[in-house]
Amino acid sequence: MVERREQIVAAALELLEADGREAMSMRSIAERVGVRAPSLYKHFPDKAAVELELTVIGLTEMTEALEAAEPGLLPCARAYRSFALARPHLYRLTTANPLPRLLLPEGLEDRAAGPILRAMHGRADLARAVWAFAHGMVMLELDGRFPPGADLEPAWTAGCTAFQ
Amino acid sequence: MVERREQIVAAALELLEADGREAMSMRSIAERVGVRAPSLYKHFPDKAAVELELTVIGLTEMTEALEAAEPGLLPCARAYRSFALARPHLYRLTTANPLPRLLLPEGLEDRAAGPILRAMHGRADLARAVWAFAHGMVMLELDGRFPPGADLEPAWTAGCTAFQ
DNA sequence: TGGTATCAGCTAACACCGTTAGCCGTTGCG
DNA sequence: CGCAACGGCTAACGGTGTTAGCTGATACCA
Repeated sequence: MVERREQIVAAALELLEADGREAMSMRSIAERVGVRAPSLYKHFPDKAAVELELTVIGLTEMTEALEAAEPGLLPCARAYRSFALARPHLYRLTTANPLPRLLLPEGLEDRAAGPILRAMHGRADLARAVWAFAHGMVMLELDGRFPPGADLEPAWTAGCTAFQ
Repeated sequence: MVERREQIVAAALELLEADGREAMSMRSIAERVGVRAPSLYKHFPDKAAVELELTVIGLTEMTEALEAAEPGLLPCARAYRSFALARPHLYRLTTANPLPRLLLPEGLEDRAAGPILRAMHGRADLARAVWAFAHGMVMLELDGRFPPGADLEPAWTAGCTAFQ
């Protein structure tokens, strides 16, 4: 029998990825697990603690996706965008939120920063700028902020070219 | 006597800027106006309609801030960041949201895009990349995503230099 | 074996949210 | 005068996260 905690996290992740953050209520998570909402509080202190688990998952899997990319900025950027578009709700939860870094597994944040930092040859300021560029591109795309029908590929390559 | 509609929008804006989006409930808006929450629905069809007014205000004032900047990318970027840091909750509501562009005043979106587009000499792809860079920098900063104590000034200048 | 403490479920409830239904006094107009 | 529209109101609905308090089962220990 799988741990309840893991069942809860799995149910929350399914709901999040399927229908977004507001579909992931404590009651809907509980229902998916086959339990009533208050019982979740026997395993997690509050909803934020469940979301923290999802953040760790998102950060980890995103890091793996970036590490699996070919070296260089453009492949890294493509991997970044692919992950965000494939799992938009998880990406949002993972990145577009205050980061409770005190509660994160030791070293995860640094590891996540690694691929971009290496693509920029260890220059932290440039790496931050590139990270912001990628994050901004993804968020604006996910939020439907670019003009409808706009081809974003040229913007990505223009950005990557500028930073190289 | 000022229009009720304007009172409501003003109250909503005050609550938003003072304490963030979740402090801006229909009940708290109503209380500030001196009325009960259901009465708001005599003036707006729903909360989204109130938020739309705030989005228009935010977009307009941000556009004016950018237009007031010296020409060139770096001054434009500084103005962008200054606005976002000075009015973080309004910035969030205005930009980190699906944009109901059908309901926006005609031409506002294009006008908002103008300053950055001019700074990039009319090259749309580069302008989009720069916009994403600035938006990403601001969002990551507002969300406390950069390492605590990190000096972001070099990242901004590195980005602006790369795009110039 | 009996007693007890811990675990993990439950129901009921609280305070909040956006929103709707329906009532009512005031205002303005034909 | 009569009537309609406006803009308040209360009560309520279904949703949210969360807490209190009860209960049955399990595990451990004298």
